[in-house]
Amino acid sequence: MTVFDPRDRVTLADVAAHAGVSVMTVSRVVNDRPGVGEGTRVRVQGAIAALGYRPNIVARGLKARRSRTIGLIVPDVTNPYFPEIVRGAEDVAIAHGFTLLLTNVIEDVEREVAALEAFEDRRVDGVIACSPRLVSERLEELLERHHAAVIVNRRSRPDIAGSVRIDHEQGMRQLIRHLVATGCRRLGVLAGPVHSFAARERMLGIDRETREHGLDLPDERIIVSAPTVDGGEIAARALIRRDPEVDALVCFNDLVAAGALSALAELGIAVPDEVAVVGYDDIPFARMFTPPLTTIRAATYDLGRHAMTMLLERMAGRGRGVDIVLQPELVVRASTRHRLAAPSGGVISL
Amino acid sequence: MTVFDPRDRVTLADVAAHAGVSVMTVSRVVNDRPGVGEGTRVRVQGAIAALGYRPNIVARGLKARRSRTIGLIVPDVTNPYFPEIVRGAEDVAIAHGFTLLLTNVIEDVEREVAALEAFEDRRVDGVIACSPRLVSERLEELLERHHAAVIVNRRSRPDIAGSVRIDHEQGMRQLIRHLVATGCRRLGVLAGPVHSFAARERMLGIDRETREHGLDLPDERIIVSAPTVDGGEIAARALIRRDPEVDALVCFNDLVAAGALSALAELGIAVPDEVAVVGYDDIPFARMFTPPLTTIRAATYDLGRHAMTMLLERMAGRGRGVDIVLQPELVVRASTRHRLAAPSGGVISL
DNA sequence: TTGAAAGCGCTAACAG
DNA sequence: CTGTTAGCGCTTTCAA
Repeated sequence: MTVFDPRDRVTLADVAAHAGVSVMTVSRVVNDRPGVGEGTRVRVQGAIAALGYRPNIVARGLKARRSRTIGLIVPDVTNPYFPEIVRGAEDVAIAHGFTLLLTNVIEDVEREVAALEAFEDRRVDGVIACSPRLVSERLEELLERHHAAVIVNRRSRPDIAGSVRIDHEQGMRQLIRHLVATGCRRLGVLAGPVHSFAARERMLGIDRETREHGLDLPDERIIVSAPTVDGGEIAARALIRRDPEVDALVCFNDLVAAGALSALAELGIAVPDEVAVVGYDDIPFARMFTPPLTTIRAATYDLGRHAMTMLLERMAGRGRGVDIVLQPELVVRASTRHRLAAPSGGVISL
Repeated sequence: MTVFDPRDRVTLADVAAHAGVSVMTVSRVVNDRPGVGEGTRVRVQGAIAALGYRPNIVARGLKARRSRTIGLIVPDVTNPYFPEIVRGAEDVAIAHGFTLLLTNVIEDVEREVAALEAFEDRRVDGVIACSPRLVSERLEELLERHHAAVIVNRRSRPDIAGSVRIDHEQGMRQLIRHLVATGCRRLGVLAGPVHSFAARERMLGIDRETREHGLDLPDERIIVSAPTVDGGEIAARALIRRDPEVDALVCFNDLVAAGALSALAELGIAVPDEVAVVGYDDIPFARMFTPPLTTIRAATYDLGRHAMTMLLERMAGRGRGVDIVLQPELVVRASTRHRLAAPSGGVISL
């Protein structure tokens, strides 16, 4: 067996020589274009198979200015919320013959910029940015350089990018209503990243809903937490130290809530009897926590599907100005007390 | 403000014209190569900044035959075990100026083939395949077409790919020893994908260790499970139906164990008093389960780091024939009973 | 139906 | 130190 050197691949010219035709004819066959005689087509296909030819996407992209590649940015694959979105986006992309370039920016704004630039350099056909942390101005400047873009979980200027998002203010309001209905009055908040649009929207929901219930929510009971289990653990300890009387922890997301549950367990504080805990996202593991977590569920997989579908539309020059907003639902589990008052429309789940 | 059309990007020629030099000089400046006068260099840099020039990686790749891109395949980003590996690999890749092309093959052999071919078409500089499900022959055939390759969690022919893996047989043996030491005798096994190398190695560990303890493990007490929470739930129910007397469930991984815990909870079977449950991988959520899961921990992040480091070595033509095998450790939590006999070296954790 | 020529944006090799 | 020439593998354009 001869050694296969990947450096010298089979090219169109090789196939053409083998089949005794010109490169153009082979190109036509490869791309299923008309204008090739049936006999010739069969002969060329034989040569392609015999030599194991595969088109060089790089070369094709240089000329055709399309790479059939889409760039997808997520803040952190390690947060189970995002892989769901990836799956949704991926399924649609693959069904349309596109390849995904997935980049994980570990909640780092600099890496977000680097990723967007790397996509640009690679001439991807479009980009989807999930929960970007970049300030809008800089983000739009970078997205504008792309053929098409969609932002997930954030509003955007429709001429620059489409937007697919969840109504986080409403989600948070449902959570607060539920806490109030189950008797919580002295809420503590483990807020998310300052530059997160979702975090600001959720905070808005908390503010408005607590205000409507006449509850007091002083700044001392709001702590910024890294959006991770460790972040939640640290923030929960800090908050309990500041105010041992809180009767509920409202967490930015389920990871933060997981950290809070750990901290409370170690501090010997009973959940939900002494302190209720609520998360956000309903990651697949939220129902496995100790105790299972009350949280907000959105159709995450669909979020990814919608985003990719919208991107493909925009790449085709259609669908500008169409935004998608999904409504989330409350999922009540054991990390909050049973309802004292009458239910108000939330879904009760395992 | 004029409309920016991403279709006509700034090229080397534009910069050259702007700076009044040749494209070659600009190329030298862009690539930080010597042979450019200081004055010229400054002038060119000014032009680059003024025009917002970014090199076209596609064109560069066509000529240079290097894309500074690495393909990474994981079976399922939705399984928290894999994102940890991705993070490790990614950190090393970025530190060396490479971009990752991450593809998720959803445990589908066909998509595994498609991903490997897509990487080939895109002329990536190297590939890492995590826990591939493809049969070795076909896998090697595909990997051979790449400049360099590394397989994670599976042995491979050193001339074709490097290998970074965990000693799963030993890991499983530790788990079985622990179960036996805590009084379990009638084990049930929720085995993983038939084509998974890791699954076979783990099964080997179970076989050998139970045999050494003189335990009986008939085929009826071994069920193949999809490597997911749902798969584990279904498989656990099936196993309990077949043999209600089992006193331990040995699960392929932590997701399967999560499903088993759910099933047992719904069936009203107490864990660990009636049935002990063990997982494998120690995903970050395993300690949050109800009850917290006894499992096997490996340095997953390091696995990714080692894999990428090894790949970069192989891309440079070095390090052939070096394999890395990591030893995993036992993590005992509440899903198994307390030790009845004397401890045998495992790590006791929260 | 088929093919020849030109060029996408870049870099290697060589010349000045 | 700087520039010219050629060509990576493909597709677009136009001619046969």
